[in-house]
Amino acid sequence: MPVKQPTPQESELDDRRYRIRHSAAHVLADAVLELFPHAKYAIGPPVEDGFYYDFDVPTPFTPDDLGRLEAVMRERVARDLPFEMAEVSRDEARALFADQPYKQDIIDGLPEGEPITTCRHGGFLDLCRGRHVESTGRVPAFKLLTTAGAYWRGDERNRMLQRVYGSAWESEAALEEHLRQLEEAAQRDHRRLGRELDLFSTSEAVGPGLVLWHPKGARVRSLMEQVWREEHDRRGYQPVYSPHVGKGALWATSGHLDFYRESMYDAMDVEGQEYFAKPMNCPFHVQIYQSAKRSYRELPIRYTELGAVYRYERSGVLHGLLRVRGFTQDDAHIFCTPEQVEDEVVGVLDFAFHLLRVFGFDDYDVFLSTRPEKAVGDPADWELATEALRRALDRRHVEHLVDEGGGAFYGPKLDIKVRDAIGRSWQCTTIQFDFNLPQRFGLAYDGADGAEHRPYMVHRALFGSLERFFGVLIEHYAGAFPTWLAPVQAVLIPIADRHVDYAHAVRGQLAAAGIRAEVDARNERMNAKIRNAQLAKIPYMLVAGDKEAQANGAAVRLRTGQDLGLLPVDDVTARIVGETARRDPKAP
RNA sequence: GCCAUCGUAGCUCAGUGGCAGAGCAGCGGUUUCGUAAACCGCAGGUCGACGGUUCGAAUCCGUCCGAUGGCUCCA
Repeated sequence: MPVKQPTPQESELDDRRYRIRHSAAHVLADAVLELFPHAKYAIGPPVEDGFYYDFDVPTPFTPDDLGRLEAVMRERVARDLPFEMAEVSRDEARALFADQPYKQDIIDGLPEGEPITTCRHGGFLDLCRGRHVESTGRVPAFKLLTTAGAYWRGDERNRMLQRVYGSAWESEAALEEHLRQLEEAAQRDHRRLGRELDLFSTSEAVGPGLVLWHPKGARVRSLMEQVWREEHDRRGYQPVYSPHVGKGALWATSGHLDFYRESMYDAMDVEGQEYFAKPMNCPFHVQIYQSAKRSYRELPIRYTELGAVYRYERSGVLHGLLRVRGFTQDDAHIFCTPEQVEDEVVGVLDFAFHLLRVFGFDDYDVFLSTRPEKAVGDPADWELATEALRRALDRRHVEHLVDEGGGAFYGPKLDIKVRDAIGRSWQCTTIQFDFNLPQRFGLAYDGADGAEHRPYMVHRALFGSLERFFGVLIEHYAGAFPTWLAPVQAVLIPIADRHVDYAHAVRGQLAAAGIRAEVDARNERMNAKIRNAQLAKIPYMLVAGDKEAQANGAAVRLRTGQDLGLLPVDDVTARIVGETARRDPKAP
């Protein structure tokens, strides 16, 4: 079973970083207590790339406080104080942290019979299960980054604490590298590129989390949709369309009003009937399934739709294209027999990997999520479905991680997270079994035995949502889309006014071959036009002057800076058409 | 929603109680140029909105809207 494991080297470094970050958190709490003696300290674990610590303080930390805290931390590190663990009894622990309510809360939660340990360095004592470096001097490189509010134990009914985030590494070089990566990530932030490249926007007048696709972004989207449609046609899916709203009774039957109401917008009144904007497409697809009596001979039925859904998201969680209130799912629902389930899942997996590869993603993390505590459906069905997912992964030799109990209440699922060009992970594809809807709607098909059977229903999205996938795609390519996806594939750059007519003629030739090309006829020098095209990340710059007009060609400069020299227009056309036709994810 | 920070021209930003500014973008003109920014000029503002304090508010206070980083959740 190819379940992912870290390599020994990875885990050794991970362990060292864990210790450094955990230790850094202790030093931070020490510093906070030094500067804010009345602070109550709560919890401070290591996290990816760093650490945090939560405090209950009368007034939130200011950005200035970070500098002062960091100074105290550096002083502690310079003193190289040893970390000393000690085991204490429950009563001793209570006494040691008598004036620390959060520590008392943690002690209450510790299981009886397990040893309680503390860790001391200098004058600072913390309740702690351990794993530190030997002494404060062994925290080689750290930096405090931000402060943020965080609820005690992550529950918003609890008091909000003040969290300080920091980053800590085994060397200054590693810290520098991490900070450089943050800078790199900021450079390719899709919100920034969306504005700079004129791809999309949101408008205060429209409302937060509602995306406006500008012509250039919409061009990319329509290419995404085109590939998506072609592939679905090829793989036996049937496109369907469904409305954006449906009656309350439908959402009552589906269970959305019971389980999903907080994510749905309030009802609108239509002639005394309640209608709701759809947060999912499933009930509509189920209705199409139910519009006729189904036979086992028809199965599997695969309905697919680019369905716009609306979900209420709390204002604080909205984020560019990655978390919005209205989005388009590349949805599909597969209705099939139990015998067909495994092949269907394999088919979806193959499809997902193919599609992701077309868009330049070659690196994935796959997660299998199994039955949670609270679940609907027959446990035997869960077992069969989970096994089908597992066997599908095995058949395709896909390494994966298992999230025990991480499935939805209505079925087990399989998620694919893609890794982008700078190693960040994004959830896109999801394949989910649904035992809830077939039951609620009483779905059935007639089997070979003449009896009615309940079909299996698989819900899946490959991109996830077009908005999110576009956001990830922008960041993956840093806005420099490959030729086939570039909103503008080539720009004609006439050197002087007398070359403008020729440039238009060439543009016409390119357009005739289906190439998206523009002419930069502004009264600017060639240098300015090249700079402009470069910043717009246009793959091909075709300079047209006297020589080029003479030869019916263009001097070709690539976005990469490479100069291909004077080429006949036919050659340039063939090259761009070729890259486009084979959807080369790396060209130019 | 909660905590923090922020909101000045299309964009990036200066202005901290006394006449709203710069660069880029835009528009007009000059220039006709060989691989990352020619030159001159013009125009562009409810300083996020509303209310308050003040002789006077972009600036101080309050409420709201929006953005950013977190908390929780997720396509």
